[in-house]
Amino acid sequence: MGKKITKRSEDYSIWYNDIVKEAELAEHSAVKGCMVIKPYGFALWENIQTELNLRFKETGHQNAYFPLFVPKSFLSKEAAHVEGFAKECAVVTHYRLKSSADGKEVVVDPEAKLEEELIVRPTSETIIWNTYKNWIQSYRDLPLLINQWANIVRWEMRTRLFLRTTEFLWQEGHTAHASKQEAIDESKLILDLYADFAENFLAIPVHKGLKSINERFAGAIDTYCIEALMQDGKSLQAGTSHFLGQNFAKAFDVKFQTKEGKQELVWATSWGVSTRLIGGLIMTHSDDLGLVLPPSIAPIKVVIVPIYKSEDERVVVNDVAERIVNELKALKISAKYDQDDNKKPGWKFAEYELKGIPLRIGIGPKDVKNNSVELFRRDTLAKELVSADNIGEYISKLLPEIQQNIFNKALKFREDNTHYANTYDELKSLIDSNAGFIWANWDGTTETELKIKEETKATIRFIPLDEEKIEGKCIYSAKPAKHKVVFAKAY
RNA sequence: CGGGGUGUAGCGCAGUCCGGUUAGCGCACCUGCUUUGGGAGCAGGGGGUCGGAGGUUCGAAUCCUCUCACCCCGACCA
Repeated sequence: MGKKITKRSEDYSIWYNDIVKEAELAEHSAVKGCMVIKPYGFALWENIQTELNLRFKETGHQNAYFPLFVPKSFLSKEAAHVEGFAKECAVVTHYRLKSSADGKEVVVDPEAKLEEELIVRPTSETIIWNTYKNWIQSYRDLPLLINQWANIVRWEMRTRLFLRTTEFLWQEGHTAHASKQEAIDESKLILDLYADFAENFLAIPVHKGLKSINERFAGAIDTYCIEALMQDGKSLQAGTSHFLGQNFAKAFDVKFQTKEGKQELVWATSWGVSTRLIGGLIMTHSDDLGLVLPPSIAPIKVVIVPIYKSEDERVVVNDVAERIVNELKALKISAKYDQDDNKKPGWKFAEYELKGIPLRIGIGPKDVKNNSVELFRRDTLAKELVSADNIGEYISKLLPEIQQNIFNKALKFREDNTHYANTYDELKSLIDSNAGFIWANWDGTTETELKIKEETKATIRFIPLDEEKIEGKCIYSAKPAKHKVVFAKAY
């Protein structure tokens, strides 16, 4: 009975869709390629926002908001940038509708054509740098450290809930600096921030790295990324941070006066994470029973399910449950006490497992008699009877332990699914068997990268940052290797 | 854009090949009673332009033509 989740081993894609749907995170909307994020899914995004805002503000950034629409001419000011996005832009051409001749529907009013088309932002560099030109005059205005939370539209051919949708939510940071080094430092600071956030808040182990020229952001000098391994052996780019050099400063003529009175172009960065993180969260931790959430991000960390037969029993159980709820509330642990009498305990157990709630407390008459409660851990599926005394304290110690266990599990999975290829044949067979991250020597050329992509469908996910001198030959070209990099199929 | 699939109640489906009572089943929903330690039971009840348009026919969910939408797999993609 009830909801069923397709097993991962049966069909990983359908498993993912089942989780998103059955845990009520999101659903397909009436608009092709766009999703409705449901309250439980949006709660995850809100928690991501809260945590990132804290971290952004600690590092001196401020939030602001820029327009949804970008004049077409802005987008074309940076050549590489426009080329990268042109194929997936939604364009606004008119500003008015009118009734059709027969009065039965509305049609676009041909009289209301815009003089200049507006692009629905695929990213905001251009509109923001056009604005920064007015904000920056002197070195005293720098650094300028701005973030915005916004929706983005990229007209993708094929979409998947959270992982790639036509419209999605993200944050995009855009900073301006007086020196090259300062901008590079900023892009790396954010990279570290993202990695720490992914690992310690989302419990997703990530590699920090540099993207190859082929994979980097359109308009960037360097693109850094955090890259995570999903349970099906595919890699997910979970966040990016770009050193933009002076490309956008040149395109939008953003200069500042130095202490010495000279005019110089500013140096830029941009960086972002999106609702895609929720997809990564699902695919990193969840199992065949449903969603598994690390306590940090779980909107509800503890759910309390009362068990009773008679009204007398209900009252006795309720007393204990209320006491525990208050205890948890006092400790700022978000808890839900499910008093719904229309659902049986068994139903609730299954439902909250599906929704990934880290801890469940069951309280029945037997427990009241023994001054105990039944504590169920979603991550290990283990049940234990614990004393009802100081349960809040017990739980506040247990939650970080669960968080750590979930992270360790994901880390172990990544280690078990990381391999080294010494030959191209090895690489091919590892990729074919969805083996995960595969380290291999690469000669550093785009040509080689593209050949390998064409032949194996795997791409270079990142070049490690703290790389030592590489010896040996490229597994493809046999030329001297420039880097040891990670290959994988990617989302 | 290619290949595959699906549109019938809020959700999941049967019925379609071979046209024919009042379009059915499960879940969910409403009412009542009994239940409640792993997705409760019984009884009663409400809910449908069968994706849309045209056609064939005495009669269409079912046959024909056109069309729309969505999903999956590719191609594509920060």
